[in-house]
Parts: sequence; structure tokens; C-alpha cells
Amino acid sequence: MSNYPFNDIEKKWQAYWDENQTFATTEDASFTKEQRKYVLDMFPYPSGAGLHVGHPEGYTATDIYCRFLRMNGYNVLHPMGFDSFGLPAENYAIKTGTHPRETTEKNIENFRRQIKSLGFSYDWNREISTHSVEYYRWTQWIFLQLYKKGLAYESEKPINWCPSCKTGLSNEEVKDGRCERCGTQTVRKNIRQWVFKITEYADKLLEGLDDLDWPESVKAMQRNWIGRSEGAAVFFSLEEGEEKLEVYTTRCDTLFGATYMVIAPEHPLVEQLTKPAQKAAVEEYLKKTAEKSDLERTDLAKDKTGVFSGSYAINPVNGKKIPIWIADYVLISYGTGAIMAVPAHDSRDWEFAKKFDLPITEVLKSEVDVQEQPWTEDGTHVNSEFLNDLNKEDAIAKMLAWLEEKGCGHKAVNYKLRDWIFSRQRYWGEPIPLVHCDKCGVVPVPEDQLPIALPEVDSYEPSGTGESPLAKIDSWVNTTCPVCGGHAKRETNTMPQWAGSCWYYLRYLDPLNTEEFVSKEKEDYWMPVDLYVGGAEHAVLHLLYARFWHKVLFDLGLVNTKEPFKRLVNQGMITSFAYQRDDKTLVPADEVEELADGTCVEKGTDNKLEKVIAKMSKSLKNVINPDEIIEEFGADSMRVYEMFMGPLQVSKPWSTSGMSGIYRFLDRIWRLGEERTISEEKPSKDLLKKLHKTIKKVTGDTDTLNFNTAISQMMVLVNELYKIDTLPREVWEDLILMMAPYTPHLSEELWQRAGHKESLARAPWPTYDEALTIDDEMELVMQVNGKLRTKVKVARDISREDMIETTLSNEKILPWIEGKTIIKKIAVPGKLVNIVVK
RNA sequence: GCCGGUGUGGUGAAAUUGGUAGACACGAUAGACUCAAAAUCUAUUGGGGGUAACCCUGUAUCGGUUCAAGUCCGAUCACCGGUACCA
Repeated sequence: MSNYPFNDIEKKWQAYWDENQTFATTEDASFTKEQRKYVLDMFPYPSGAGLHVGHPEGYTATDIYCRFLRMNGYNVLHPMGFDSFGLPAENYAIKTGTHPRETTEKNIENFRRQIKSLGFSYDWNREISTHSVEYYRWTQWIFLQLYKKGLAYESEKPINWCPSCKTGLSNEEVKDGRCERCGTQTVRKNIRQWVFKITEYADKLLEGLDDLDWPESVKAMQRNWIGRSEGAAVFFSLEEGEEKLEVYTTRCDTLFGATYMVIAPEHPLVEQLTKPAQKAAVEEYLKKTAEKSDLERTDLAKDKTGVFSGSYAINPVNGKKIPIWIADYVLISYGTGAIMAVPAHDSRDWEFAKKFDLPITEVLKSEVDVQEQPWTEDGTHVNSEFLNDLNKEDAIAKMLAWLEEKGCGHKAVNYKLRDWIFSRQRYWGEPIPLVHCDKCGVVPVPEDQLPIALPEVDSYEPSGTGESPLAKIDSWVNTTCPVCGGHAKRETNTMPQWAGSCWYYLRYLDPLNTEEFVSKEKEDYWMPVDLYVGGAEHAVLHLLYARFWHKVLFDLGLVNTKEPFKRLVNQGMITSFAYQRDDKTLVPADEVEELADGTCVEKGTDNKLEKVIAKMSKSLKNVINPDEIIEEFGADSMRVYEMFMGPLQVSKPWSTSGMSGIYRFLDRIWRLGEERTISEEKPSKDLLKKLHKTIKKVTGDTDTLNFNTAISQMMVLVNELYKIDTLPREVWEDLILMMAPYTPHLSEELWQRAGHKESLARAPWPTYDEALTIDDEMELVMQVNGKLRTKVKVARDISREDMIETTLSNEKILPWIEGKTIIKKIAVPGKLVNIVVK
């Protein structure tokens, strides 16, 4: 039995790289700008569960790419760190009293050990953790820059409140009306919050996407999230009073069809517009909607509710008096919180109009009776005076001009993107560096007084009133105003987890700098990030927030690039197989028996189970633990297997038998070195050609991150080596070098055994001779009417005429064309001949 | 509903500009080695038909373009991800 000693080898080389600082990176000026590459992984949150097999997937991909780049003469920056502020550690602290720092640092240690055990070529000297004071000092500093630029403001607007976490959540953190973290149904609550004006950067964030080498899907998601729309602001005068009611509409051309108006229950004019006769009904309605959670409000979407205010507005185009209603299908947070309703051509307005018996006026030529159903497609204008017979585009232009001329409207732009609620009522986060002075109001903490360190607390429990646990520490809260020296209180809100990850890629460049968040020179040397790899779950939030901060830093002249991440790749999820009964319920993996014929049954029964793909989960017992895999097969096998499973970008199911196939492959390489002596003889021409074809394919595929096909090509070469008795040095060493990014430990060991003293980490990547990748002979495919009939070996440089000639005289072809008329003869050089007959 | 993506053997998957569908691997079957097993090695392996040479068929479904379609175009279905009263 020849088990290759991966355990010894992997330990040995990890220690070697550590001792020799093999992957320490410096800003060496002799590398040109093109020869510097910044390859970044999304850093992990160090959870108590340890590394998941999904983490090493992206990390292995970037590691292979970095090792490949180094061997090709690049100066590569490849850092790793930890996104170490976060709720789980704090929730654990609430339960057990353990300081989140203690939990977090213990988890970091475990993560670091696990990551190191995979042999990644990180420059560990640059490791950062977002919870360390040295790091968050600069997070606070950046906050102050945003604050001073006027991008942060306090707001009492209703926010999503999680009664379980006792904290405010941003819209993004609420999924289906439930807290993303704990699943509790959220309610709306007014809390004083710090908010970032990310909407001010909406256009810049939108335009910046165009030049990025990112997956189209991610760009689409961000565009959709920003949700820019062009339309018009229209002012409706009221029947009584001087006040105007402003609405936003993308279809101002349908203004003649606006038969009523709706304002959101939270609209500031609600009270003023409510007539005494309607007062009781309106109050009742406001009470009901306020009690509804966001979930209920969207859940009840099908059944429109609302109440008449008693007031009327005047439609500016025709002077008609139209009623103003209050309804919660209009959202206060989008546009102006008020709409003009055009029931004939909007299905929401139509439903509402039908329910409350409001008039419906057709203004776009419809193919249906708008009294029976809404017409939401295009149509030429009717019943619209000066817009009649115009199409949508022209009518909008004409109406806009009319509105501007009359002074009752203008062109307007709106976004779905909302401002970013940036405070949390939590302990385990960066304190926001502001103080509230009785006299001076909100005052930023002077930069030389940073960091504002987290104080020790007795209890991590949120105060329940909405304030963070920090509010309970009088000695910390009470301070003096930096401006007037009088009494002041510290801001007790902390920052959300996104804060640290908004700029960590910059801190890696200069992690020990105590004077600046990053030095200009280092930023200039490395930025932007050439390749950023991580999970698709961060497609919108993290990537949008980080881009926002970066753009602000750019506008402040603090960084030189407009966009932080030039190229983005999302790795697919690693899923697992699950076993499903006929009734669609799932059976835990340890209660499943796989029979010889491939079918699966529930243990001890004859119940046939269907193999389906599912996320790894504890309850299905199909979670794979990287530690166990490394112990059984070694880190190199794990790395290669994760890359061999399929393309990096797609999700794919883990299979332990596939894993052992890769182990077998590495073992075969090891045995080549063990069982055969290296020969200095020139390899045969055939083998040499196989080698050069392999170098070509592996070089190309590694460069484009198509690792699965690169690996299969190296398998082909290894299979080839098993067919001969010798081990030609030229082929063997090139194989070792090509394998090096994939199996760094095994390759280093074999390289040393082949007689080399130095690590191969920066050994030159094998080169190929194009001439040797082309065969002298080719297989000529002969087709008749597009159907393959036979294949014949011919010289590669055969002429078109000869190709056709040999085909027409081929004995296998003759029967197919005999007695038929040849209509066409097609010859594709190097490929095939197709004879078309009738 | 809207936006984005994916559908190829028993399984994971390959397949330049349209040009031999299924590389490579798993699993399975048979054989060699072994007292036996494991490991290893060799062979076969999309489906159907035929003793065989070989033939037919096949990339979610239907249709189209083309000498030639997994690849291009149109429609449909299924699944996955995002989003959802955004006026």
C-alpha cells in the first residue's frame, strides 16, 4: 500500500514558508504597474462553527491564481483578515456573559489555524481584524470624514425594529418582514438613527458599474437596487388653501386620466387634509396601518385598503376636482409619498378604484374595456386634449414642457435606493465618534482623540428602550465637549458590521501605519484590487457600501481610484446531496444506504429515495468539515478537489467519492516520483507534444480561472507518463511546476527531491513551443449530408482539394454518394469535409 | 409579476469563431495480482438494434436559420438566485 505521506509533507512546507517568509510582500519599485497584482478574498466572519467547505473554494481559487502569477514574475499582494465585529459573538455574550472579544479572538485563532492548514500563500504580516482598536480607530476616522462632508445625518424616521435583537435594522437586513439574523418578525418603530446619504452618490454608483469587469448579474442587481427612474414632479393645488400636493410620476402623459390622488398614511399633510366628517375614520385607519408590520403590509397587498380624507385637489391639466385618499399601498419612503392615480392604466390604482368606486378614465387607446380591467400596455393618447394621437415618448415630452411652462411641474429623477441607516443599538461594534453637547449640539470627536475605544460593560443586554448597552455606562457616556469644554454625552450607537468591511482592502496595504489609514504611496502602488473573489450573497450590500465609501474617499482626494474592485468573481455555493422520500420530505444522510445499482434507500426499509441537491445543513447531516477532509486526504487533495468539481462560478454538490478520486490522482503523481528514477534523456516526440499541449492548456486555463479543465489536462499528462517506463526530467519538472499552484506542498516536496534547493514559489512557469502543440497528422472527419461517416488520418497540411479528393474516393464514403448527385463539397481545413448529395 | 442565471450519460462535468457531443473524473461491470480482502493495474461503459462490419438515435420541449446547431434565432417548460404595491 502506497499512501503518500501528505501529512508530513504539508506540515514541513507550511513551516518552511513561515520561517522563510516566502510570501511576505513588499512595495518593490522595480516591478512595473502592470507587474503588480492585488488579489483579494472576501474576509470571513469568524463564527464559532469554524471554516465551512465553502470558504476554501474561493480561497483556493485566488491562491492558485496568486501562485501562478508569482511564477510568472508578478509582485502579488494576497492578504487575509477577519470581519470580526458581529452579532453572534454579542448574542453569545448576552447568554453566557463571556466578553465578545474573548469569543471572537478564540474563533479567529481557530479560523487562522484552519486557513493555514490549507497552505494558502497569504502574507500573514498584513493580517487585520476589524474589531481591533488599531483597526477601528481608522474606521472611526473615515466616519468622521463622511460626517464632515455632510453625508451623515440624524433621523427619527420609522425604522425596522427587531423586538428580539432589540435593535434597528436597515431595509436590507429585513427578509420577508423578518430579521435577517434571528428570523423574528420586525415592527416599525421610531428611533434616533445615524443615516448616510448614500442616495447622493446614486448616480455615481450607477455610472461606475459600466466599466467594471463584474458578472452581469451582479451589475444588474446593483442597478436594480439603485432603481433610478426618470419622470416628473407634478404639483396639484388643493381645493382649499395655498398648499400644493407634490407627486412623482413616470407617466405624466397620463395626467388627463388622473381621477383621484392617494397619500401615504405617514404623509405630513394627512392631518391638514382630513375634514372633520372623516376624522374618526381616518384616525381609525392610521391606527390600523401603524400596527401592521411591514410583512402584513405587503402580505395584504392583494386587498387594497384606504380611506377618503374629505379633501380635493385640482388636476392642473383640466381643472377637475379630484378626491384625495389615504392608503397604505402608497409608500412614504418612495418619491414624495403621494401619487396621482390613473386607474385605467395602472393595475394597483385600478384595483383601488374598483374597490372604492372611483371613476376610471381611459387616456391610452386600449384593447380592453378599462372599466373591466386595466390596460397597462402602450397605446396612443385619447381623451387628452393636446396629447391626443401622440405616442408615449412624444406625449411625455409635450406634457413636461406644458407643466414647466405653467409652473406646475418639472422633470424629476427618483431612486429606489434609500439612505443607509448606519447605527446599531449594540455593544459589539465601532463606537460612533461623536458627542452631544448641551450647548454646541452634535460635535465630532477631534481626530487626535481617536480611537474611541469600547468600554468594558457589565451586561451586554440591549437597554430595551432602543439604546445600546453603552448608554448604561455613565463614566463613559459623560464627557466634555471638545468645542466649549462643557458637559456632553457620547453617542452610544455603534456602527453596523458593514463598516469594517467597507475599507479593509485599503488597510491591508499598510496595516501598521499609525499616522494614516493608508499611505498615499502604498495605495498608489497597489490599487485597485485586480481580482476580488467571494460569495454572491454580497452582490448588493457589501459591494455597494464599499463602493460608496471608496467614492467618497476618492472625492476627498484620499484614494486615487474611482472604483475599488476592478474585477469581481462570485464563486458558486458548495452544496450537498440530500435524499428525498416520495412525499418530498428529506432523510438525514446517515440514515441512507446507497445500493450497488446506484439507487438509495432509507436504512432498514425498502423506501426508495431520490438524490437531490440541497444546501448543507446540520439537520440533514450532510455538512462537510474541512478539518476532517484534510486529515483524511490532505490539504492538496482538498484544494484540487474543490477546483475539479466544476467551474468556480457555479454551485456544485460535494461528493466524497469524487474527493477520493483526486486523492488517487495525487497519489499517482507521488508514486511516479517514488517508483521511477528521473532520466536525463530527451522525451519521445509524442510525449514532448503532450507536454507542450498540456503547458499551453494549463497556462491558459489557470490564467482564466478555468481550473477544472486545467486539472483534467494534467491528469491526461500523468496518464501518459504511466504508459512509459522512464521519467524524463524535462516532463517531470514541468509537471511539478504546473501542479505547484494547485498542490503546493506536494510540488515543493517533489521539486526538492528532484534536486532543487530553493522553493519553487517563484520558479519560472513552464513555457511551451507553439510548434510542438500542433500535430503533424490530423483526423479528417468525413461527412455526407452533415452526418459523420468515417475518420481518416491525414497530414495536417493537406490541401482543400486533397481533402475532398480523399473523401470522395474513400471506400466508406462511396456507398453513401453512389448514384446521387453531389450538390456541394465543403472542406474546413484542419477539421472536416462534408459532401452534400441528393 | 419583473430582473438575472441554469437545463448535456447512472453522477460531477468537457466541448475556440457554429465543424467528430460526452474529454477528465466518480460510480458500475469484467479481468489480473492476492489464501482472501483492501490497494493497485488492465479493459468496457449515453440509449436502442445487430453474431459482426455497422446502423439508428441522442445536449429540457417545440419550431426556425445553415452544407453543418449543445452552440445562433423565436416560442414554451422546469429549476436556482435577486426583487417586489418603487407610482
